[in-house]
Amino acid sequence: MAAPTSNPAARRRPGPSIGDVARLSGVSAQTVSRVANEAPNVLPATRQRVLAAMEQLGYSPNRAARALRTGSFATIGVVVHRLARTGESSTVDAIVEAARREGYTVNLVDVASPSSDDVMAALRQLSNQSVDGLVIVRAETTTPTSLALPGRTPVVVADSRFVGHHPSVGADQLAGAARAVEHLLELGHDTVHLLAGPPESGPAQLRATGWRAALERAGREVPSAAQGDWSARSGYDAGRHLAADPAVAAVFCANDEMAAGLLHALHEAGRSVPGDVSVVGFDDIPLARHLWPPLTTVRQDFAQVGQELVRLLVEQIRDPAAFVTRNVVVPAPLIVRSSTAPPAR
Amino acid sequence: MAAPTSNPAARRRPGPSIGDVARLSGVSAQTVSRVANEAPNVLPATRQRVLAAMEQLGYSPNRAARALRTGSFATIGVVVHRLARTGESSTVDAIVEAARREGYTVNLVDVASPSSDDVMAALRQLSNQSVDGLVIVRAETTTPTSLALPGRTPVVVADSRFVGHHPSVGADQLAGAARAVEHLLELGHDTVHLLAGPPESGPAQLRATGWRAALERAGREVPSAAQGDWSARSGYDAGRHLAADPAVAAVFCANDEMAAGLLHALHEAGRSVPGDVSVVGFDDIPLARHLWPPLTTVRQDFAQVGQELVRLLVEQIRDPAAFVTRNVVVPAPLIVRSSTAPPAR
DNA sequence: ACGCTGGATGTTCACGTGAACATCGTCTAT
DNA sequence: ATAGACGATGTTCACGTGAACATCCAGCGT
Repeated sequence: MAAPTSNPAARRRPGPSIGDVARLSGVSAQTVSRVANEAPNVLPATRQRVLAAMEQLGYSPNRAARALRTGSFATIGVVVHRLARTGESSTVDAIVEAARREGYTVNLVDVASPSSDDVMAALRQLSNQSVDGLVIVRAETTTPTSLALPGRTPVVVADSRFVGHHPSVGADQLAGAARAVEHLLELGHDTVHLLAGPPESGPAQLRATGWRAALERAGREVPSAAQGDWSARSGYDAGRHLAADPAVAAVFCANDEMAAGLLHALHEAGRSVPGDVSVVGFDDIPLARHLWPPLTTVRQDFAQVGQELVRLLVEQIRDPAAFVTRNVVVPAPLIVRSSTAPPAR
Repeated sequence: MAAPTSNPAARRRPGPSIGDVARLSGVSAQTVSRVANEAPNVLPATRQRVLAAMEQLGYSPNRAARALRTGSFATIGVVVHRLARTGESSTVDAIVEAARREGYTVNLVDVASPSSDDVMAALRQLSNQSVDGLVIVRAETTTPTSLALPGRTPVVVADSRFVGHHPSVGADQLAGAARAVEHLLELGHDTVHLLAGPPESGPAQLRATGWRAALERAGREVPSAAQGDWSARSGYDAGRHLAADPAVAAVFCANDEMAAGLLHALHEAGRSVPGDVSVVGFDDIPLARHLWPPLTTVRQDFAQVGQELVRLLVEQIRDPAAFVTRNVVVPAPLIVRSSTAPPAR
């Protein structure tokens, strides 16, 4: 890794400082600072003069100096793994938007793997003094112990397994998965197969648990689960086996992309959906309703998750003393479309 | 918008400073600074002692102070509109990754609209001193004049219409679109209909131009274009009209999501794909190959675009003197799958 | 007329760092 | 043995800002 700060060519892009503005407008630097920070006690005439000078010079406050002085960067760090996925990017989108409304800028870090080590390294990168708070979008560590954070930095996590350690926000995975299974059972299916997410993923575990619980509550057989890695490709691969198995008549997929892959495999095998096989997804990505057939799925409101994350985090930043570990669960309703139907007789 | 910096409760999270480390390890602050910056001339024994002290204190350099001193934040600003879209998030993902490798952190700003005003406001937010350079992921302004940037901040744009103004990187939209049309023509179609993107979008315009040019080169009739807004929903809506028109036998969609919506409408209308209608998309999103039928499409390599953007930007940051306005075009190959076939007789 | 009050404005200072320059000690060439 | 050189380390200073405190002035009550 290069050390950009040590590059001589990159130095000094001075730009006007508060002092330049002060000189031009004939006031002290402090008064300029007051104008910049919208302090109440500045004479309107003075304020105008200063604003004019700022405009003329193209002044904008030096964020580094300000951060050094105040100890706050007005910045939120966001740690994410695989930003390109629908859920992740939607969540981050909402975070950025909500943060902006609160006056914060967002610093984004992508971790190569969701392991504890990588996340910790990322946190160190954003560590102390460079960020007022941290949002961890999905920390799929297998050991959700409390994250050892530098200097009591406020944190929120989009992963409900951190309950009790850090405030968190997440969709109601358990209930959502159960609802999907119940829907298929209500249609008359004897049991429901699972196309699971990667075993080390927290949300994948939760969805599998919800699936199993619903089946057991109904006194049904719990078939062994097929394994995917969230990608459509893996759904297609697993789907080819599922499609070849005549016992498979209803499948709950741990996300919509794998469901799309499964639909692909099913079509290819000539099994009709929902005639021969019913399929339910999870997430309700924008494309879900335009798959063929339109996919019945469990909706995750990523935008709301993002908003809540920022709300919780800002609360914590504003008043670290009143810190309470809270857990917000946003509902995950079932959206019934056309990929589910009663079993063929 | 709140003013986070003025919040008294958020103040002072001191953490150890370079001075504390110096005291503990019995050297001067400057030597600690040298160790932190991996300067060559520090005795190994001294270095060890300092590193131990850093470890013990949990020291990490104050980025604000460093930025103030050096004039560089080691940060790249990224301006994006609609991060949740596939192309955008993939590009940003690659940017973040490439930036990290170069030792830069990424500051993300989402603009509410791609208009000039909003982009300019975002730029001001990231302005001077808070960012070493800027990546504008898609500036869909209708007037791609040179962006008036604060203090000669290096910029790169993922939009080829800025050629001559700012360095840019973009997929070869024109050639890609033309290739898609030629493919359909080669299959024997008389003409190709267009399901266009929003008229104010640069890439949408480019794709439409490529489509028209290919048709004209082949001496074919240029049908009027259907209009979408990039969303699958809009593709579905437009698709219902297209599906009802028996003259429509081949459609080039300006992106894959609209193509998915079109497929949906076509299935619903009972028109077979590719039997009755051939469909080509643009982007090659991960789901494209798992739509039904698997979608023939033009691939945009977003990851490469992201990488190139960072490369160009870092080049510029490192040596602003050698600034050259360059334009990188990454190829956009046609990926033939199963949604295209010769016309029914 | 005079002192007092309170708001507007100015002055001083420290935040943590790294560049420039100063110093110190050791090793080498004569 | 001594000057000179060079590498390791220390000292000083300024980067731009905002908090704390100081000052100044107008308007008020007596």
